[in-house]
Amino acid sequence: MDDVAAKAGVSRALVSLVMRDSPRVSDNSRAKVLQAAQDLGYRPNAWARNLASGQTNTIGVMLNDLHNPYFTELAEGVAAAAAEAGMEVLITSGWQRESGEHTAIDTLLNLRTDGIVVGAARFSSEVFEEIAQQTPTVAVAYFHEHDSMDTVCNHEAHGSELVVEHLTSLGHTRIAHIDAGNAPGAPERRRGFMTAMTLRGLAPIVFDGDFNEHAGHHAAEQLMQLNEPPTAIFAANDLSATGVLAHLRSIGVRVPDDVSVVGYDDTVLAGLGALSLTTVHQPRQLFGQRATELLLERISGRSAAKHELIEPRLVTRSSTGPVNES
Amino acid sequence: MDDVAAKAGVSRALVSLVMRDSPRVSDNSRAKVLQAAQDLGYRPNAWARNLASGQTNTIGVMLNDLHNPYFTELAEGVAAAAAEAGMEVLITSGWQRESGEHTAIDTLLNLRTDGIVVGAARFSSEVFEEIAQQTPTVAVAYFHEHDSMDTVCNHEAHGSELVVEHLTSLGHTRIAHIDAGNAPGAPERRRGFMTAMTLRGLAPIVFDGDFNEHAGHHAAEQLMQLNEPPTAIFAANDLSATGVLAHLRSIGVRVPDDVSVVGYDDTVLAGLGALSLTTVHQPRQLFGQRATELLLERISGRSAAKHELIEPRLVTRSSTGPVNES
DNA sequence: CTCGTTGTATAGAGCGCTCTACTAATTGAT
DNA sequence: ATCAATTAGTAGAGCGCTCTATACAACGAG
Repeated sequence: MDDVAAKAGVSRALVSLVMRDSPRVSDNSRAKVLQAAQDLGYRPNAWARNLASGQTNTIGVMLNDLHNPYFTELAEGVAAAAAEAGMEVLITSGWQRESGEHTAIDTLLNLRTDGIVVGAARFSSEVFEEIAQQTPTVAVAYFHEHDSMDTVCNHEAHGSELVVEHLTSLGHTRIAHIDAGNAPGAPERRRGFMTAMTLRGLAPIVFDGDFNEHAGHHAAEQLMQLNEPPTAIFAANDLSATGVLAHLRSIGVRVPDDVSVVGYDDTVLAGLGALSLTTVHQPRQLFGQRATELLLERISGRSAAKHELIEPRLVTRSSTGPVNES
Repeated sequence: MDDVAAKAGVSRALVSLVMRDSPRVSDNSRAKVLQAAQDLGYRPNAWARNLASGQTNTIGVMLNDLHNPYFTELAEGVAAAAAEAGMEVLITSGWQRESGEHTAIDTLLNLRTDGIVVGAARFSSEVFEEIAQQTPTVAVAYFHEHDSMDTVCNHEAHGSELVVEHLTSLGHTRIAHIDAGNAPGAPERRRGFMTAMTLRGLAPIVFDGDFNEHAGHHAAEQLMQLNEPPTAIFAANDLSATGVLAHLRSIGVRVPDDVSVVGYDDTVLAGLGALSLTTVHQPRQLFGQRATELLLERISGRSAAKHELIEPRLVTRSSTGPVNES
């Protein structure tokens, strides 16, 4: 910076002003400084800048798992909202291990980013509390309602409600849900299903499962061996639904003619022509955007916690159809 | 830090030593300092630390597109290798737009990370050159051979060779390739296919396509209308192959009984039971690891460029079978 | 009893920037 | 001509840390 100042024949402070696009610089000097910076290949050192200014203009994003499209779309929403607010985004990932998540959060905390968006970490309530005390924090897809941080969640139960609504309107009454135990979001989906069924006077059939293809395959196998197999199967997520589809196909059951299948998440899988799965769409980018907006509010002073529930939407494709009791 | 020093009754410098795990501190003082830091909730400020020490102990990763599993697995490899070397990892993404990539790289450059791993950016050769001049750089899946930076690439052509080898060993001779124009990697895959076919005295059938489902669908439609349709279709990637599968299914052509289908990349799609696609597997995590190793070598002084080509592997699933000329 | 030696701890400069407070020059209203 | 107001630029302290040089015990060796 000194070099640039010297070359342009001005003070260091002026260079600083130019680099920050201050309006209190004459066009003349601005041009000189920019030219000198260009010639010297100067670029401001972010560490020094942030240290001196006391703010980083950066928001940190910690993601549980970069492989999961859920999180990357979330990050995309954050990036979009942050860009709009003129802030930078730095991402760290826990790579699915809790120790990794701690490292990732520590990195961000040491960096003193203006705030942190946490995508569904495995942290205990206490750890979250601790983080939220050190910096503005918004958790996405994490259900406990701390008052030290904001949260943005999908209204999981409502998604299940939409599915039951859709299937019953097609005439289905024997509907089975393949759940995913206590995995994040699964209990809410299951409860939503049971409530919606009960409300309609229907018996909720629930089968143990998981968020993967194998679980769907296995559960479908068992379900189809019942005396009265269900006419519709609602899997806890798309991957599981894919397993269901694979099994049904292998035993010659037609979809949706004989059995309707529904997933959850609307991942890229669901949209594939070869699967064309009816599923529950979560506006994942919107999650990121809202999270960032909440974070910015926090950063500029709000102290009362906000907890948002975002409504999912049903996407109807060709894996569901009218019931066929033949 | 001053507060911690005061509370522990020692100098600021000693606190610094403790925070850096220096061996030249007595157990007694170390305990005192650690206790004081704990009580005060002190955590070192990374910006100040890096500014003062002149090194960041961090490597930056710039990814073209976080949604693409290719890149996230790459990042995972980087993270693993970096963790082993005791370095932190910071990720930025260009979100598929070139302007975004520039911002992302600038963020990293301003951060003065010790080095940068770039995952297949759309940058021109000159831009790459410019980046490499400012900091140690390794490009992954980028084919130009600069001598100012290292590269790690998949041996794309060899993957195609493996596919042709596999198909011809099953008796196929009319093999079509659906390519992806000039998209990154596509020309190499196409050339590899053509070479391998020609070498066996077979006519390479190449069809225009792209790296998406629709392209595969469309190309398959055209291919099957030929007087002598191919008995095997090799798509430029898994997504495209999925489109092929969807079309074949829709017109009642059985896979692999009537036509064999092969993809490229071995994404999660290929492994799904409902698709079970034979495909070319790229060791993406290995790319990240090698890239990081090369980067660390660069950081510690190597100046001659290294360019590595990594061998892919064929994964045989149930979308390919013996030719059936009926 | 002095001297190097080793193990601990400290002072204080400096990393590259921003920010506050100030000066100098220009303008325009009285 | 005078004075406040505005504009353009500068000096220098300070952000929170690391690092070099140095101090000071305590110790065994000469």
